Amino acid sequence: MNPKNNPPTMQEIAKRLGVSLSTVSRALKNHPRISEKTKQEVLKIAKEIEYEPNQLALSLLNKRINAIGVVVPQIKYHLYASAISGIEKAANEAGFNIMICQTNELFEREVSIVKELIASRVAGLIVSVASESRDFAHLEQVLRKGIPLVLFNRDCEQLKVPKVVIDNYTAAFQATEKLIESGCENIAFLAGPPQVQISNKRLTGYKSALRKHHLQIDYDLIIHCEFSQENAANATLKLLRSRQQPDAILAFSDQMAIGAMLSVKEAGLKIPEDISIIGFNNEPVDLLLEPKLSSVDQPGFEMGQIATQLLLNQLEENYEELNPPKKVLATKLVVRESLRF
Amino acid sequence: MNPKNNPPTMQEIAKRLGVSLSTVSRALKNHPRISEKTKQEVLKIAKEIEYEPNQLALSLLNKRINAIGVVVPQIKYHLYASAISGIEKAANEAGFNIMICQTNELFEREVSIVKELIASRVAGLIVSVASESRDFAHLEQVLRKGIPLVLFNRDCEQLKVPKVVIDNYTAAFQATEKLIESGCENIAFLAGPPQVQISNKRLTGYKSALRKHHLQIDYDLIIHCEFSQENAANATLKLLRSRQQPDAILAFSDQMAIGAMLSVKEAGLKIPEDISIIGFNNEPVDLLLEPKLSSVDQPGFEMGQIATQLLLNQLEENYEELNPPKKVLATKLVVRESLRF
DNA sequence: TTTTTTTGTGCAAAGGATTGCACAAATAAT
DNA sequence: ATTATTTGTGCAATCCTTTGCACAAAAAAA
Repeated sequence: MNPKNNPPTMQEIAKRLGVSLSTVSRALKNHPRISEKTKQEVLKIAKEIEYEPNQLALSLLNKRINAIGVVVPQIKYHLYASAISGIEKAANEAGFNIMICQTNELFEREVSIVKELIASRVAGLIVSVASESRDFAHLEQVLRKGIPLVLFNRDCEQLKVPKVVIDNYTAAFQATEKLIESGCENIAFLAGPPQVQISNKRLTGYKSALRKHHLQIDYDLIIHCEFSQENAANATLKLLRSRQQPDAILAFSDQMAIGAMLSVKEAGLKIPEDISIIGFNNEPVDLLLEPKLSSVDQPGFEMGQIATQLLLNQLEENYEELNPPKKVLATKLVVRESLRF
Repeated sequence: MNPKNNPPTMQEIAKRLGVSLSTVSRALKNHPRISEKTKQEVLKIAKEIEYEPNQLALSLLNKRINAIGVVVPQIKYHLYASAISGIEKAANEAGFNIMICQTNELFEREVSIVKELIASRVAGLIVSVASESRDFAHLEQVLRKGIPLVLFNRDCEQLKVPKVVIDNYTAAFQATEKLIESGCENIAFLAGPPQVQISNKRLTGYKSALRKHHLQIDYDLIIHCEFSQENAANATLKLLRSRQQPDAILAFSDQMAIGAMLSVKEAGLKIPEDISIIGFNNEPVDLLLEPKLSSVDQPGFEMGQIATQLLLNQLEENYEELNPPKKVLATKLVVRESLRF
């Protein structure tokens, strides 16, 4: 009716009906002490003027908004897109909205985003830290303020909070073992930057598998590089020129595996005949590559759901967890054409 | 200091210093009437107790939060991921946060998301409607309430609001013409659902190009199907069995083009020798396909930035646009191996 | 010295909704 | 008829911050 006007308030209803604010409030909440007649009248006018409760005012009362802050490196990574869907589902079911923010792997950005979210009084935070981040004062402050926090995917050992991660050690162990069983002997590992914990966990799993099968660990075959496809492609070129040419590559991510594939093909080598390749993340694109890329599937959606659950637990009245839980989710190696049998 | 406590307020500072609330407020905002001494003291305590202004209270005063609601079908679509980055950048520069929500192409979800965002009192909405949506009462309500709204990518003619779209007609026209110039004569169009306006615009462009070059429009070669890869693959199978086998396919999206590629290969046909293929969106995956997929590149990031700008304009004091602007962005056909020369 | 101006603070309302407490009217119990 | 209970509403404080107005003290001008 009144375009460009202020949104209708309960005041409005109260005035029209000649009752008090409290009565309107109670009528809308179906309070038992309010007469049926009054309730009907209030509801009628509310509908008439398209009244919607002002969440802002409610939030001020509750001292927090009805939303969970989600901080991820990049939403375009398949894993995060899935995780966000999982978070969204679980959060909505519990009546929460989510505020998604991306750090683009930048530490500065992460700090300011977290500050912003705190200032907006989100009910809690679900975070996967930027690869750049090494100082976690901003997250410690979140804890100090008593704001529920859950970390997922990327762990961060100094922070004592609930976490959901995948079993990176076992995942890499199994993938490596699979390569060994299929006859590979010189398995390269294309790792992420050396400060990234999940990369290091995988590296450990990789080494353990080699040891278990009495294979030499050749440090020329372990290469650290930034996450991009391009960096991986360059690193692979180096690998192919190394003293002992690899007959398999285990890459930290599918993006890196793809980079590796490109370089391998460019060098005139055949996948998987000359070199087998396994990636991580099981991105949809894997199915479209030639050969189809084998990959470690991570339960992103589930990870998001669980992370949310852990956060919701903290929001419970009587929560008092002394030893925050750390859920470790299992992965599944998806074998495709890039693997020789 | 006080873990699990309520966040510190200005009250706290005022009490400690024995001054009034207003003085604290003014000191923090560097009001000229406050003495330098008082300012220093206030600032000192503020830092000490880690005071952060409560955005909620501010928002209540301003009658809106410091955030823009962004509603998209799915964040995992490359176009939307880029657009979101563009929106985020522009919004942050203007001091706004963004709240991203995905509809998963569901009408119901879209309606409830929009309701939620309105109730949260976002400063404005940037929306790309779900493919399912045909009724736009929820968006009309946004307008009626005087909340700034911008539509992007997916147009919706009955809504008189600022829009940013790409020139779908010309994009399809040029792509079709390119196919014709490279010698194709039976060009199929793999369209989206018939109610989707941008699909229809592209269809019109496709037809115009055929007409311009005096080619017959063969309605057996125009197929409507849902957006998924699988549906496109099935539709393509049908196409390949049709009376007049196509020698080129223009697909509504890269996902659909990929579906088509799979079916074409499965049928034992060669791309581009037997059939040329062009998609839309220029997704990163295009480069990884064999053959590399040609595609119409859409300026997603830019689209997001412009959409945000149009929204910010509406937030200006004296905004009074009678004829809401519609920005039409140009696309660029990226020619790759899937196209014969 | 008296009047005017400047400087530094405080009071109180506003923004929208919730809720414990109080109170009157209606109903039930004695 | 009197007391006890139930039922329906309203008052006012609360959440946190901003800001126009008022007012006293200090400084400047007359």
